[in-house]
Parts: sequence; structure tokens; C-alpha cells
Amino acid sequence: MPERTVKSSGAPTLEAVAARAGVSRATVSRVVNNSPKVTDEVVALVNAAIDELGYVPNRVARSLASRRTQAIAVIVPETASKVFDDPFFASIVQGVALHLADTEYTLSLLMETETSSSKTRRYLRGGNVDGALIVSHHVSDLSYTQLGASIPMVFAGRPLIAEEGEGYYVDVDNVEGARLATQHLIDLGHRRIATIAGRTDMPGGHDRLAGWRRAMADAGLDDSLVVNGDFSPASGAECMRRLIALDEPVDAVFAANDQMAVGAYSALRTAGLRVPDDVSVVGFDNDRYAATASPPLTTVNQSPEEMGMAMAETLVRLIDGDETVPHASMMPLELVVRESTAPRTS
Amino acid sequence: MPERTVKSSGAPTLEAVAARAGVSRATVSRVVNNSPKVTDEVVALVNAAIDELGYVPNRVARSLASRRTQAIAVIVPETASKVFDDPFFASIVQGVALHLADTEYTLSLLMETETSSSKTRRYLRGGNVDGALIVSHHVSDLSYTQLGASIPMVFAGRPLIAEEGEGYYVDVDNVEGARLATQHLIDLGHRRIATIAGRTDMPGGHDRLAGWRRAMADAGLDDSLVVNGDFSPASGAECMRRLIALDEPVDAVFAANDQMAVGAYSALRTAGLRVPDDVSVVGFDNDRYAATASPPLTTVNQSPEEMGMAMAETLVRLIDGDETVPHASMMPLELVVRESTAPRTS
DNA sequence: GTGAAAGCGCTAACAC
DNA sequence: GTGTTAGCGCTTTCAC
Repeated sequence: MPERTVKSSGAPTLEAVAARAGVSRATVSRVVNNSPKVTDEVVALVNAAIDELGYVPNRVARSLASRRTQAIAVIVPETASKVFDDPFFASIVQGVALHLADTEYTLSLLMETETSSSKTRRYLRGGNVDGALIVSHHVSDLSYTQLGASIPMVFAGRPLIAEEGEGYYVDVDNVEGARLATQHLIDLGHRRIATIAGRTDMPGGHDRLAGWRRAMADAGLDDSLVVNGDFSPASGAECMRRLIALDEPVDAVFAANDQMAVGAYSALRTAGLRVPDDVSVVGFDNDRYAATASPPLTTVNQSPEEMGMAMAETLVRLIDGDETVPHASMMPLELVVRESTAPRTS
Repeated sequence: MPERTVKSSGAPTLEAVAARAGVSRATVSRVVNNSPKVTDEVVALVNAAIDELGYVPNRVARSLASRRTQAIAVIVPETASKVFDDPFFASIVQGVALHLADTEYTLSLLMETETSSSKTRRYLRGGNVDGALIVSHHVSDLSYTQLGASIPMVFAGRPLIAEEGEGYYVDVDNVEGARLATQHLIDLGHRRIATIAGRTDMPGGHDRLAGWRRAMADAGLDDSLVVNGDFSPASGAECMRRLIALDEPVDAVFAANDQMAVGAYSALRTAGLRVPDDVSVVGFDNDRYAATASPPLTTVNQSPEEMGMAMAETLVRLIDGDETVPHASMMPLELVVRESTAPRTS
């Protein structure tokens, strides 16, 4: 008969519960995982023992045995210091956490710094998580897409490299959103409508420019008034200055995000121009700045929080082996009209 | 001789590496954990095998065997939807992630919702993490403090219940910061100085009010001009309205955080009063709103990001068994003078 | 329905 | 220095 050393240290184990309840470890395990095939009385017995002992299952052991970690990674491959400067990221993460709170999954937040990229990859391959969420404004990194084969992952925004029906992502219809915004300006009677474009090497920047172009073309207007920014407030101001310097003034401006729109505000103010009296301005994102700007900014709302929730939901379904998950999920988009736009006066 | 079923599925294991290198599993383990007592040639041999096989250690198995998870939890026990509305939280989380990026630790983000509190506690006790960071503006929950005995934890801000020399926390000297801010107003010649206090049932709110009181008392000024807000912009506006309604107008206002200061701005604007011409305003936190408000807000800078880094550092040292870790770490605080304060004119 | 036994992939004594 | 041998705490066939 093999000796069994009595364990005195640490938290109560499944074995202790089994002994207390007078059943086998397997049965306790079944109860903990609510297996249907256990007698009600045994269930009661085991649960009593669990309560008395204050037993809490050890997830690490469970993971090792079941080969599931019940954890997902959220990877933010931006330069670390910029991540939370943009409310967009924070809101996505919040949405993810919110959805996960209703599940048994746990969230691991990985911030990818310049030097940690291989560390991140090892982490994903080291069996630490059941899946990953990639959040970025930038062109999605190819290296992640490759990992997609070995571990389920969902991207925020269409990865540029994704072939049709390949990879999973949640996105907004940026083209349509930009078209909506521009059409609003057109409906107000504006004709010389410029756009402060974002980085067009990012899907969002690219598509928003395309949306503006489409609206302008559909209305038979000149679509040459394009200045290129990089999504930062500073670039928005700089672009606006270039627009102001034009011989013929513009009636209205569509900025590819709110931060650039706010940057444009300051350039306009400096030039002595008023919003919306002299120039109407529309942004995109409806971020934290939009509502509190003065005047409050008309913009396109894209609810990054809902996007985060949708991403988490998609990933969890993927992990659970759901075959019906759509590769692309489009989030609703809507124009929020505030005080930065007004009918053409002149 | 026991049968050994050949494994074909999944990632390469330590055992596969051992076979490839012609050594035992223990030796591979030693190499992976850079144990000093392994011959250089064996190290080279093993590393070669690791590279060839693309071996990545399974952290779950490692955790189970070593009883360390190499993960820490960040718990944000705020109402979920409020968490990231306050840049303070986001910045702390960022600081934590930043520090952890240089270590082998991983970050688990737990957002505590009304219904998830027991889930969180189970998580902490289920051997999921080596330690926890509790981030909150609120009075720290007693129940966490109790857990502190079984798992290392560090609080953001002094837990109200902490006895001297009990528990670990990183904090700013709120009393001193508020005193600095108020003294600045006094130095500018203001005499009727009000304070829009935060929730005084939170350590921060309590101490900032105390700091204002001290500065006023030291200068022999009337310290009865107190209105109580709740740290939200709306409450800041409401408080300011009450101040404006006073018979004798105030010269200056010290708000217990920037969000309330910005709320005060709007109330002042609505009343036709100008900042700083009619009323000087000082905030606290130097959050995202402060620099971009108009006029830019004079405030007390407390760098939540550095606070997050300090928290992470403290926790890691605690986990590593460092006995010299101080129970309280105070972060530097400094007055940032912008355009919302000006010498008294009248 | 319940129990016995065999691992999950790794670390950690302990021998050699 | 390196190999052997036990587990870490749980899940999961497979008999009964």
C-alpha cells in the first residue's frame, strides 16, 4: 500500500472535497462542471462539502488537464505610450471586458512595445490563452495573421491582408460612414467641401477618403480638395491651415477623425474663422472630445465599446467551435448632428 | 515495459526536445530556466534542438508544477461603464502594463461589475495569479484587504482601513497637492477662495479638502466656502452654480479634480463670467482634459502612469519575497500653472 | 450514475 | 552536471 502523505498546506483541493463528501474525485469534478449525470443527492452532498471547505477549483490544473485556458488575450500593438491617448482603444478594451464579464473567460492585456513582439508571439503559442483579439488602428501586422492558423483570433478592423473569407474581424463600414457625413454637408447646401484625410495606408483612413469621394462624385462636386493628416490633432490643425491658405475659401470640412477635427477647430479659431458660421466641420468616431468640444462636433458615431463586445463574442464563439461565425461583422454607424454644422449662409 | 504512445499532435513538448538533444527532460528544463549548472556544450545542444523544433514552453504546465503563475491581476472595482471615462484609470493600467512589459509577468484585467464580485474573489483564490493590484477612486473594499493575507496585493491610494504599516499602497500626498494648489491662488492675491470638494468618503476627496483647509487656515482666510461634488463634470457645474448664486462673489475656486473644474468652466461661461478674468480656477489630476480645456487649466499633476508603474514594481518585489518593500510609496506631485489662474484684478 | 486510473507538460528533490 | 522519480490539481476515458 503506497504511503499517502497528508497535505496540510494551501487551499483545499478537489481531493479533500471528495474525502469530505465520501465520493471519488471524479464525481466532485463532475459536480463542479455541472455534469448532468450525477444524482441530485450526491450533488447536494458534494456542494455541501465544497461550501464547508471553501473549495475553489485551481484553474491552472484545470487548464492543464482540459487543455483550455479559459483566457483570451487582447493585444494592442501600438506604441505603448499612445495606446490610451486615443479613447478608441480604451473603449474597445472596455467592451471586451464587459462581454467577458458574463462568461467564464478572463482577459489578458498585452501591450506590444518595440522590443516585446517576439515575447508576445511566444505567449500566444505557449498555450496561455484560447484565443486573441488584435486591436490596432494600423495596418494589421502580418505576423499575427499567420498565427491565426494555430489559435483563433479576431481583428478590430479589416486586416489589409485578409483575402475574402479569410480571417475574422469586426469593423464599421467606413466608406458608408464617410459618405453619410459628407452627404450631410451637401444637404446643408455646402459645395466647396474639403476633407482632412487620415493615414490612407490604414484601412480606416483609406475607406473614409473613399466615402467622401463617393458622396462628392454622386453630387457632381469637385473632389480634389484633399489634404492628408495622420489622425493626430496636430496634423488636423496643420491641414486646416493649408485649407485656409487656399485662394478660394472652403465651405465645409470632413475630417477623418474627431481628433483632427478638433485640431482643425484651433486652426480656424486662430485664423479668426468661426464654426459653423464660416466653416462647417464634421468628424468621425464620436470620441470623448466630440461632445465637449466647442462647438459640439457633428460626427459619425461608431461605438468602439460595442465593437469590443462584438469582438469578444465572435472570439468566444470561435473558440467554442461555432462554425457559423461570420468572417466579417459590420457594426452600425450613425451620424450624430451637433452644432459644428449649419446650412450654408452666403 | 510500459507502452509509450507516440504523440503526434500539438506543439512540441519538453520531452520532444529532450529526445532530439539526447538528454533528459530535467536538463532541458534547466536550460530553459537558465540554471547555472549545465555544461555550455549541453546548453548549445539543447538550444539547437529547441530552435529546430520551435519549442515554446507551456506556461500552464509550468505554473502547475512550480506553483507560480507569472501573472498578476489588475482589478478595477468601479462600475464597469465608468472605468475608462476617467483617464486616471486608463493611465494607471497603462503604467502597469508598461512596467510589466519589462518583466516575465503577464497582466489579467478584471473589471468588477455589480454581480461579479464573488467571481473576482474566486479568481484571486483559484491560483490564477501571483498577486493583485487594486485600482479605485473609491474607498477600498474591505473584502480585498482580507485577501491580502493570502495573496500579495498593492492598492492605488491608501486603503481607508489600513492600519499603520499594514497593507501596501502607492499614493500621492493629496493634502500637500491641494495645499500647493490653494497656496498658488493665495499667492496671486485671491482671498475669497472656494473649493469644490470631491466625495469626502474617498481618501483622495477627503485629503484634498483637508489640504485646501490647511492652506486657507495658514493664510488666515475663511475656510467655509465648501461645496460638495462627486468628481463628475456635472457635479462640478452644479457646485459652481451654487457658488455663483452667492451674494458675495468668489475670486477663485479649487476643484478637487479636473473633471469638476471643467464642469465649473461651463457654469461660469453660462453665467457670463470669464476664466481667469473674473474667477481663477485650479483643478487636480492634470488629466487629458486639463491641457486642452479653454483656457488651459492650472492643476496638480500626479502622473497616474508613473503610479501604475510604481504599483507594478512594488507588487513584483513583493511576489519575489523582497522584505524591504515599503508599505507606502508616495508619488511626486507638482503644480502645473496654465492660463486658468491670474492675479486678482479688482 | 460512480469510481479507478491514466495522464496534461512541466519542475524539483534526490541520487548518481 | 545530469538523470530518475515523483508529483502539481484536475479532467477524462473506461469499466462497473
